Amino acid sequence: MIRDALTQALRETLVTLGVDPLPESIALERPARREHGDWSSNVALATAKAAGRKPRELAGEIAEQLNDRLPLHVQRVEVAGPGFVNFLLDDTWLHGVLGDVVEQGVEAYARSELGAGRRVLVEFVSANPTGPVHAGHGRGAAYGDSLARILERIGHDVRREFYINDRGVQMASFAASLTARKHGVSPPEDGYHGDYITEWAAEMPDDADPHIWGEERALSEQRETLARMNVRFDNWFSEQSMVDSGAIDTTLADLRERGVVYEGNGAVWLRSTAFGDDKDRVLVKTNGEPTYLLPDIAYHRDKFARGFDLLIDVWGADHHGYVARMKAAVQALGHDPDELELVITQLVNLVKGGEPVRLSKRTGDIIELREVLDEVGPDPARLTYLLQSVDSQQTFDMDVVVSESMENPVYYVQMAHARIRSIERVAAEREVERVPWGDVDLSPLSDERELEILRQLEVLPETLLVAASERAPHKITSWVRELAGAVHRFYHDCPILRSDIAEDLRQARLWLVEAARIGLRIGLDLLGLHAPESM
RNA sequence: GCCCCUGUAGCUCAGUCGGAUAGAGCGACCGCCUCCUAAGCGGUAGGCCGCAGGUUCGAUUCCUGCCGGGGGCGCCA
Repeated sequence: MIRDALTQALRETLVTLGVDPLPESIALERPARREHGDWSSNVALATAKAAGRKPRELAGEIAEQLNDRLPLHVQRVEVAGPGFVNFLLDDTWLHGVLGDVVEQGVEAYARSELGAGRRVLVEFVSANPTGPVHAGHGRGAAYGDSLARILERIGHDVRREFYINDRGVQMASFAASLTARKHGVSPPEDGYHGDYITEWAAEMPDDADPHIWGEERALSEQRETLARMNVRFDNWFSEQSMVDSGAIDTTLADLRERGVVYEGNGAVWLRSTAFGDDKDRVLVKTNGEPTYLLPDIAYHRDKFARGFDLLIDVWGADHHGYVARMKAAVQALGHDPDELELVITQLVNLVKGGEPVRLSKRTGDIIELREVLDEVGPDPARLTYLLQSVDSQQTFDMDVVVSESMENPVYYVQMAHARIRSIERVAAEREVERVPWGDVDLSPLSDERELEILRQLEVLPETLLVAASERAPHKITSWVRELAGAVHRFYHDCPILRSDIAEDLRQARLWLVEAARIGLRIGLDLLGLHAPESM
């Protein structure tokens, strides 16, 4: 890696110059402006003070040393600004990047084993089985699934899980609402009033148990809708199953044994304040029923028992108030709080017809995810969800995504892939002879459009690491959009199959196209989007 | 009252471990199809990075306070 080579060269130079103390790490970054070189380091700025030197002077000495013995691929080293050391590289280093991409391919490029097989469970969506998933769930779905793909690519052993809250008051209310509609009457005041209840009630056989049938109906609906968006789960975990198996009782007994539980006011409490929570929490109510918290604890206890090293829960913003108690619960179970990560996705404000649409299931005033998929298509919906950080609220304007496709980046990105496939298709149709990879001469690649693609490809491995460690799939979105932009610009300015193009340039460009295809494909895969052959 | 997220171009948003003259798309305006897909490409205009302090060689980035927006603080789930 060029980066390591440059860092090493800088370190050796500092030693040679007798800089003391040496910095713990040497920063190397890609400057924002091209005239600042391909790589830049601020070592001189960072170390000058402690070493009792002037930054600009020190930088000058570093550059002089390096210019005397240039590292591989380095054309020259310059000093700029307050004391930056800038490296200008030969295009040959980017030709090396093309080689990495082509040789490693879609499967291997930017894949790593840094995760060391760490077992990670990502739990997301986990909508109540009392209705369809709505547009707000779509964000968590796209996020959780893409995060899982990203973590897998850096070598984690990832499982995706959906937790089914299939017992308790919500389910009872849901069943009662179905029954009411079945008999042609309105559901209870606090029941479910969506149109789908009426539709489902009509489908429900007379002898069906509304609880069991309703849950199945809701789950199959949810499963199908999520699958359309290319989101699938390895496991659907039932809350009721823990009641049946006695896991909830076992968990309570376990907590008692650990001495983190006490009785008070006729209820059973978790001493969560001992683990950083604001107040202690009730586990079993006065009426003998468990609160939602106890099954949740049992569920997480089960996750750990299954051998996962890290649990990532993706929750909506309306659940953020439970973060502290869940973290406390994990510690109460004897685990390190860092073994559970909670990602809170901020709200999605759906806009339709210029009006905000509320997402409350009970009022029936919702937009179902399937409606969104019907209107804008699964890929545009999914990319829209992945466009920005989940830390920010999102405005999802359906009209914009539907009517003005120019505003929809998914076409831009997928079109780049389709264009590349088109080049390859036409090349095949015209029976253009291809020089095998081992024999191709990449030196004709020197156009800024060509190099731009390679620079973007070069950045993927580290972009992937950042996206993974920050749990930020939207960084992959940004990366893919930039690569797509580079591809469009290249496509526009750099003809390949035209008769006036020199043969060696054509051959080199065809391999560049292959590298771009690989990069786009990897990016689209990480986002869970299709890579169309044509559009 | 307390906790979490957030405030960057007209709009929607990026901005890496703190770096140099803050970016993209859309919208606006002006150009480009004899061509491998014009769902594209090029250009112009557009900024008190919410405000005020602090930390330091350097702050959109880190810290504190204030202001605005959103969400949450149950023996509801």
